[in-house]
Amino acid sequence: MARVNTLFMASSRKARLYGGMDAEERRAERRLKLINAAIEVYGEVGYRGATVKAICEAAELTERYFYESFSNSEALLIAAYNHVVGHLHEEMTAAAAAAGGDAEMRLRAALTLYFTRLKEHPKPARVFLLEISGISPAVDAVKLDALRVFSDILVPPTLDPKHSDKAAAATLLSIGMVGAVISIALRWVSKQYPQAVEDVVAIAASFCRVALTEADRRRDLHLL
Amino acid sequence: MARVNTLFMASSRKARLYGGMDAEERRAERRLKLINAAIEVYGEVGYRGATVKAICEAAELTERYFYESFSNSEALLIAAYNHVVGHLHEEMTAAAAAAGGDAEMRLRAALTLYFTRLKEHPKPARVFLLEISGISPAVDAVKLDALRVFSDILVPPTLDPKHSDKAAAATLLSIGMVGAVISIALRWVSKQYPQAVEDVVAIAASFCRVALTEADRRRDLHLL
DNA sequence: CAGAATTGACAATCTGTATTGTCAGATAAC
DNA sequence: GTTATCTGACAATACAGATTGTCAATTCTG
Repeated sequence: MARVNTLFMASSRKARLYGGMDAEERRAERRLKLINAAIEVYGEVGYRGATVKAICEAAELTERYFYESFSNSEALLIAAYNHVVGHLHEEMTAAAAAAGGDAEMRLRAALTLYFTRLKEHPKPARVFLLEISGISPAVDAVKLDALRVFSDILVPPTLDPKHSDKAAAATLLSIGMVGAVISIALRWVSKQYPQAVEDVVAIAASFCRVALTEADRRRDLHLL
Repeated sequence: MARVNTLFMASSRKARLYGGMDAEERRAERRLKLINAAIEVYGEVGYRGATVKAICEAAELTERYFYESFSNSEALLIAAYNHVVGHLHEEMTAAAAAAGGDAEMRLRAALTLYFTRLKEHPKPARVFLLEISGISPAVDAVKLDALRVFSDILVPPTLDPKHSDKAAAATLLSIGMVGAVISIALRWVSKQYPQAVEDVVAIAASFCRVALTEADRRRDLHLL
């Protein structure tokens, strides 16, 4: 009934303002506060150690608002992950684009941005690298998709889906590459950044280069 | 008190036999049944979906025996993991040794064994690859150690701990390599083995080769 | 200011599983 | 056959955290 009323008001005129914001804006702000609080709390105690209560306290909101924006803890984790990953991928794409047309340069630019951000923001890094694994099939799917995007930024896919054999091999190469980069990142972050960004980038890049050159080699073999 | 009694009996004479086995043997057998049941159940519903009850049923034992052998679920997961990994590592080492002195041959032999076993035994594979991630710091530590062993089999460490800089870089290379191999394995397993073992091995090997050659290159640079 | 919408604090409930405890029946030793 | 030991089924307890519900205080509208 309150809901019907709200709908009616929304259709007729702006909802009542609170703190200068209408209902939608307030809701969006609370949602964002929860996401940021979640990143914070996950960074401290991990996803598994994070209770709804603790996140709400960190967000300075009560549980009621949690369920207003998310149907359960997992939904918030996914939102937080997408939040973190969205930014990162945008920036990496931009960095790669700014580096010009040379594949090697683009690769270095994207990796440099990646490792730089990981170092600047350890808590989101933790969400991105660690907390997202092994929660549930739904979460895994979200992660897999993000990794695909990540991979496509580092090594743009070479118009594949003709020979599904070749395509599948190329996919495994991408996956190996991303696996290598993520593992390196994980170690680097968890050991508190022992090497300089450029050194880690160099090591990570060598794995990416494999994916690039192997894919090329395999395609060339096919063309001959 | 029962414990004291057992100890005393063990020191004086063999404990009473049941089904032809003494107390120790029975305990060991139950422990093994629990481990095998756990691998089975983890393979079906995952570690997180596996209840103590379900595992005990699969093992045809009651909960009481669970706590006889393991202090909690996590302890069983670790035992199951070590059980799986122990075999695998032994076999890989043997395969590498049997392949002779050539690094490339040893590498291929070890990888071939690895992927062959993953294909033969999907459920242990799942424990090894998937279930072990993100449970707790204790479990992570066990996993990290296993990965180090895994890495050492694929690319034997080249007497490192002199220049800690070089050593750290070599470690990152190893980690990237293992990350790549595991990611590839994960994908391959979860897609139900679309490629032949030899094809996957070839792809995985290309990442291992990076680790080998990069490490060499870096060491040579240092020697000049 | 009056009245309605909105918010914050917190209590109450619900749920699921680990862990411990009880006890009757089965098994082996003598 | 008798007794001590061991086993299997299952009940009792413990517990933690998610989810829902209540209500008074606050903030806005007119």
